[in-house]
Amino acid sequence: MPVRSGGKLCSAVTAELGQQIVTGAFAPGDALPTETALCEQFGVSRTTLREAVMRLHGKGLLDGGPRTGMKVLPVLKWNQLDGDVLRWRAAGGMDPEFADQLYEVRGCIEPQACRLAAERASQDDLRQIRDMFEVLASDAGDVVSHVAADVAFHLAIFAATHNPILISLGGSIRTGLELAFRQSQQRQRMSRAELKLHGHIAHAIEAGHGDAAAVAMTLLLEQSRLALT
Amino acid sequence: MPVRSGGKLCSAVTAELGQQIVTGAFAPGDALPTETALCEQFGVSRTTLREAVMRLHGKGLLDGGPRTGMKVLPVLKWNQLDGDVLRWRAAGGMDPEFADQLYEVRGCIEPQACRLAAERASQDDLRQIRDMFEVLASDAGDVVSHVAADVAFHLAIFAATHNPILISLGGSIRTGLELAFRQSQQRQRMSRAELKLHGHIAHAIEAGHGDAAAVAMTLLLEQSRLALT
DNA sequence: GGTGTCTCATTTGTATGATGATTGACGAGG
DNA sequence: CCTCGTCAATCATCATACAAATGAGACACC
Repeated sequence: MPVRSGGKLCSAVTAELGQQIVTGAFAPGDALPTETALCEQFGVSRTTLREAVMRLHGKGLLDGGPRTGMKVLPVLKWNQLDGDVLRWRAAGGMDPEFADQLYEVRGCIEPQACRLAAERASQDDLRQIRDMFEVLASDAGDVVSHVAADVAFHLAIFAATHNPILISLGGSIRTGLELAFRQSQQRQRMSRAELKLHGHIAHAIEAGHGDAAAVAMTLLLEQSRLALT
Repeated sequence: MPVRSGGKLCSAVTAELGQQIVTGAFAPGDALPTETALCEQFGVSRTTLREAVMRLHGKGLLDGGPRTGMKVLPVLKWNQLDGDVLRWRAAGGMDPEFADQLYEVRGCIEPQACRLAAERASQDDLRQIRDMFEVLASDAGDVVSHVAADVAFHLAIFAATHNPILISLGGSIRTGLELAFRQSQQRQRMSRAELKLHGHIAHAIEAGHGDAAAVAMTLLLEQSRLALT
């Protein structure tokens, strides 16, 4: 009877419900409808619904006990840096406030990541960064692959820090941004200034000049954030 | 017939299995035992086990499809900054490598958070920071409450940034650290140098001197990391 | 009338069994 | 040796049942 749309009903329900929550369909502190009600709404069994709810619980979006139902936790308790949460929040148009917050966090982390990368990058790391920069510099490819190269450039810097926590963090951030870029389509082409800064960063890291790389990254983020408006 | 230990069997299984995974009981890339095997091992039903597995899936620890079983994802895919993941990894003795990584991430974020806090802290935020410092300065209370005040001090700085993503991030990091401190018991009392630095930070933020606060925070983290060895 | 307690209905937590879907493995045939 | 089809193991989902917890209202007592 249920809509057998493929082998990932649970994931679909998780995404749908999760997006509803992070986009504010339920106010923090509010209780979700009862399980049976949600089952009807999504057309799935209680088992599947509860598995979806548990995933959201694991992301810090929900909590609750027997009889009281699941309540939406305050925004500050969410795992804001969970890739899914970022994605859901970015999907459907990222509001400027959220974009600012995200850029602010990047501004905290990525310059420091440049410093660490300049100290520790292996030859492989450096090659990866250089390669991605060259893809960016060469005007080849469509917009999508251009954005992908931009993402890969920043991820390569995170990778060069050799710090798993930072790498994981970078992955989450960039995942959200990539979607935002693609969705808002406000990424025609990287400006010449941005491209230059990418080059500065790559060279500074290669030369082991962490401070210079950090400064360039800070400038790049400011530039990029302005271009998004 | 299973052990009815209360209303949170699912949470218990999640914690147990999650800790086994993050502490390396299963190598990344390995497949977990089959659901039925795990059910027997934990003495729970498939329903409960699957709910636990779904929570871990939501944290990026597992993935897999039908027939292949759930496989442990590579460490870099984990949500390293998820509060639970940090807690599980810190529990049972934090290895020095992980501690270094965590301090490195803090070193990236907290000084910048100080800068933002110095710009934006409200009177309430400042009072909170000041209060926590005074609790630290007064030698009252046992070690546990002293650690709690330390945690609260740093969290108050994050709160003063008024950036929800940073606040969430700070919460995760500090959660892991608190547990590590308490478990390892290597936190007899804050050294005079550390206490002084806390004071510097509080005053610099209050005076709006973001740079000074950031420098003091950087020093504090170095100091604190050394004291942990 | 106000207040504490008790019962009960509702909702979540957990268990069980069944069925369909998916995919790795193995063997037949080229 | 390689390709392909069949098979069986395992996951995904569903339906159902019972236990446990808790909020709400009934009820007794002060």
